[in-house]
Amino acid sequence: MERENLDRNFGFILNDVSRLMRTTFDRRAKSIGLTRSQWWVLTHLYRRDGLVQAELAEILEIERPTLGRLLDRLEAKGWLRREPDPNDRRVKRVYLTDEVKPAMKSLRRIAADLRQQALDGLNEKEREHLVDILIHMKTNLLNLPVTDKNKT
Amino acid sequence: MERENLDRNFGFILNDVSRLMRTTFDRRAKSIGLTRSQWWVLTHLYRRDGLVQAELAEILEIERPTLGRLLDRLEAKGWLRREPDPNDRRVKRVYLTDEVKPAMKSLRRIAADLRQQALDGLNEKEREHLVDILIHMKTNLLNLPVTDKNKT
DNA sequence: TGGTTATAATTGTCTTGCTTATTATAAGCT
DNA sequence: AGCTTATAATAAGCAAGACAATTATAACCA
Repeated sequence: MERENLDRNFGFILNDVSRLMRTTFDRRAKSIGLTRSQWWVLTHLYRRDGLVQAELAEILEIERPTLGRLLDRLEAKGWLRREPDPNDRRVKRVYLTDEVKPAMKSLRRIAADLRQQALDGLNEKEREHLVDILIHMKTNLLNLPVTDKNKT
Repeated sequence: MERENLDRNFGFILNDVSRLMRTTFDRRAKSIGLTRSQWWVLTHLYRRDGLVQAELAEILEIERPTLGRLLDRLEAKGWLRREPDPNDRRVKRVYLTDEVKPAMKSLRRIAADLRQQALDGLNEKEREHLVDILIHMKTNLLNLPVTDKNKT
C-alpha cells in the first residue's frame, strides 16, 4: 500500500478540531447544565421563538428525531416548553422559558472565548479565508449526487 | 442581545463539514460493513500491527473506552483479534486478520474520492492553507490550560 | 516483604448523531 | 364523501464520543 501522510489527512484533522471544540465547550458549560448542541438549539429559538419542530430541525440541519430528543432533555430541565399548534394538530411549537436568558449570556461568553482561543494567532484574513473554504466544502458536500439518501 | 452572524460561526460550519464527511463516508462504506471510525482504526493497525490498546487509543486521540468498544465490534466481525501480552498480563495487543486487506483497498478508494469531492474547486495552495490552519487550531486547542481535565 | 501507587482494560451511563418504522393528522383528488 | 398521499412527531435501535468507576496486574519504595 502506498505511503500516505495520515497526519495531514484533512478529514480527520477537521474531525479532531471539531471534537476538541465540542468537548472543550461542553466541559466549560457543564456547570450550567447545558451542552453545546443544546445551547445551539436555544440560540436559534432565541431569535425565532415558537418555531415548529420540523422547521427548527431544518434550520439546525439535524434530523427530526435528533432534535426531538434534544428538546426532550431541554424541556425536562425547564429551558423550554412544547405547545400544540391550534391550527394543525400534528404540529408542536417550541417556546423558550424565562429562565433561559441569564444562562444564554454565560454561554455566549464561553463560546466567544473558545472561538478566540481556537483562532489565536490567525489574522483576520486567514479567519475569513477559513470560513470561505469551509462554506465552499460544505456546498460541495451538500451538492453531491445522492445515491441512496433519497427516499424513493 | 447583539447581532451575531450565526451563518458564519465557524465552529458550527466546521461541525457541519465534519458531520457531512462522516455521514457520506459511512453511507458509501455501509455495504462493506465498516464505518469511518472503524476504518481509521484499521488503517493505523495496518501500519503498526500488534499495538497495545492504550497506545492505539493515544495515537487515534480517542479515549480508551471509546476504542475498546470500537475494537469489540471490529473483533466481533472478524477484522481483528486481541491477544494477551506474554510479559504483562494487563495488556492486550491487537492484530489484524487477513480478511482486512481487500476491504482496505475499497475504503481507501472511498476516502480518496470523498476527499476529492469535498475539496473540489479549491486549488493546491488553498488546500495546503486549510490544513495548515486546521493544524494551527488543533494545536491551540490542545494547549489550552486544562482547568478540570487533569486527574490529579 | 508488603503496602501504596500507577497503569491496562473493561463496564456503566450519558449525549448526540443517524436510519427506519409507526402513529396521527392534513391535504389533495376523484 | 372517501381514498391516497404527504407531513409532523415520536419510538426503536445502533454507533461513537465522553466521563467515572471497577478490576486486575505491575511497579515502586521503605
